[in-house]
Amino acid sequence: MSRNVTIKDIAKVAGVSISTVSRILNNAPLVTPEKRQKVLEVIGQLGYEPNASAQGLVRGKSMTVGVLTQDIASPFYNEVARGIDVGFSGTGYQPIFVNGHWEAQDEASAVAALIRRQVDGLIILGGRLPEQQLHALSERFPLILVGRYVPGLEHCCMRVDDLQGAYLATRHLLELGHRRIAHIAGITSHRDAVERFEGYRMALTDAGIDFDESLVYEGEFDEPSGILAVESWVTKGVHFSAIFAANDQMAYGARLALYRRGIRVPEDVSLVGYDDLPASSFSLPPLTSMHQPLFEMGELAAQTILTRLQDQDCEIPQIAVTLSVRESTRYHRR
Amino acid sequence: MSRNVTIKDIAKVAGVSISTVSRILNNAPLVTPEKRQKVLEVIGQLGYEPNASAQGLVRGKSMTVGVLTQDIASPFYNEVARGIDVGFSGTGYQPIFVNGHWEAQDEASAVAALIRRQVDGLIILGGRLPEQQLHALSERFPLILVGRYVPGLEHCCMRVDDLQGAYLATRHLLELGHRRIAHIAGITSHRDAVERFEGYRMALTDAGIDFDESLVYEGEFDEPSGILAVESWVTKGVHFSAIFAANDQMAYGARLALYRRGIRVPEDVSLVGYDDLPASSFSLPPLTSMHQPLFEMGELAAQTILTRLQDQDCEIPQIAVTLSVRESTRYHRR
DNA sequence: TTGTACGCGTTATCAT
DNA sequence: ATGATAACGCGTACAA
Repeated sequence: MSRNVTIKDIAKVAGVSISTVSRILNNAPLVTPEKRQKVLEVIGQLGYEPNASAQGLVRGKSMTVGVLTQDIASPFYNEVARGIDVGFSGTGYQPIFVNGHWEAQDEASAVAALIRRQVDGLIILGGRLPEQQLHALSERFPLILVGRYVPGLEHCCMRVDDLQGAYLATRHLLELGHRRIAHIAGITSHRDAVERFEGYRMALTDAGIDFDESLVYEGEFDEPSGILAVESWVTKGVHFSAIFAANDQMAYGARLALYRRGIRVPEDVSLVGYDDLPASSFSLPPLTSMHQPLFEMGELAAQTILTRLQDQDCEIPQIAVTLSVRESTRYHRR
Repeated sequence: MSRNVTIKDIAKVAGVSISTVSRILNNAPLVTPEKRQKVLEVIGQLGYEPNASAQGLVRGKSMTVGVLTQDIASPFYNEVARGIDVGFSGTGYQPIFVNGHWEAQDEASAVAALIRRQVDGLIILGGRLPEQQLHALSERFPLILVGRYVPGLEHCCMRVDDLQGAYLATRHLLELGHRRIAHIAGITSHRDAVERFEGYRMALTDAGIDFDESLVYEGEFDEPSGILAVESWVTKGVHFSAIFAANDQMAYGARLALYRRGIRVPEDVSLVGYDDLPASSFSLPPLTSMHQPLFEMGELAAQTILTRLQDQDCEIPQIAVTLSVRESTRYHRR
């Protein structure tokens, strides 16, 4: 409605030139204390806020970093987003979040929107953008890829060892004496889902257990998938004493389906999730889950891109995962 | 790293003037098909994206709407955010999310950042910004206040009747025969927490039940609060057959504490939450909860501000709440 | 110490 | 039908 206050307005009211005002705003030296005083006064009265578009234009920097997330409402991505938010706070840079919805199409147009907004850097969480496009992007500005591995872009990738994580989760169950361990896999077009499945298989193999295909259900990373998995096994009469779900949300679903069938956790069946969402500490029973430091990863992504934005080099460390052992797993009694 | 492609570049390569290119980009009439063809070709090759800052500068519109949320990782705000996201998709407008952390200080600086970015409108989710500032903001640009009621800004407020919601939730328990209904309240400086408490009280009063202060615990809208509430009652020997929590997260905490104490839900104690988060359908047992159409509210907020951005008037309807009855509540047997 | 003038990339208003 | 050119708000080199 009402036009924004500009430097010009301030200059006019304070009776000085616009460059003087500009100098004061960027606290450059060489200004009479009186004028500075006067101008600052006027600024306070008029409620001036610099126009970021204009600043971006002339400076060639937008002080903005794009964040491409897949699902703005997923608890998984939100923890990372929170870390990113904290990582940028007080730095002058502002993250802009856009959604890819796990569709290369949407992701591409979201990235285009960010480029139009002149982002100085880009953080991409997961997604399906073709590697070729990622290469192209990495040549425009600093780029961080969280949870993705792209050959040739190693210095941009923040990797979590999903294979190792799944291996450890499965071994935890094996060490508790479980032999028939079912697995609810994620969407097979997601790299992390495949790696987690591989880790599960590998742990079984190393323990000298034959892989049984009937113990694997392919889910979609959401709660209903967990329900369907358990229902499918129970219906088919498949026996198991433990379940390893490729993420917590599917574990929640499985937990509910087991409850409905009168199967107790952990007395009858042990349950392990993956991601260790905040809610898992409070689920019933508290869920044993593979912990990824999502918040820290977000923070680290922000810090890394921040230092690269100042043309400094810095490595991205491999992210370590640790199992949060809670009450959903226990010894298997034969 | 590499400078962005500009209209100038395209004009040079295509051998035309910048105004011609601009015309083609804004598909204005009066251009030779051949030139149009040629320019479009060059644009495709060079991968041009218009500079939104420059466009914003000259047009006086940034095609951007600010969204002030309180906690980027709260499942509550995220559902609304998702609605907002969907509401804006394909409109040319882009939402920019910033965080207030429930601190008037942070909120103010977040809003300042949005103003610097020249947002054309503002959606505020909850928060503690003084009413005076909200009034000032509403004079700058279209403003939508979700979950807040400010005198004089009625046309900006999207209200949910928390009092009514709490009343209905409590009455549900009363109708099931419960008389000793405990309440886990929210942070008392939040209006919705107070209203929910009032609704609870009012329902009791209408049912001819005396208010018992020992049945109320003041929590902080998070899971640990729910645990502490139950622990405090059990420790003090307070008896109750039902709990009404002012939000789902506190209900989850209460559920866990009851479980640890060997108190079954719903056999021994009925449990009602508020917000009906997506996860509540899959909790153990599925939680009876007061449903607020969070996603729809976000979508509506986006649509409303969108129409106001085009100087059209439009009313914001009162949002209705409905109880999602699930398995955490049942008849009280005396 | 201060003010003038130019340029950032784009749109819009003029001439041509 | 097309091409100069003046804005938009800001930072800054340069002149005063």
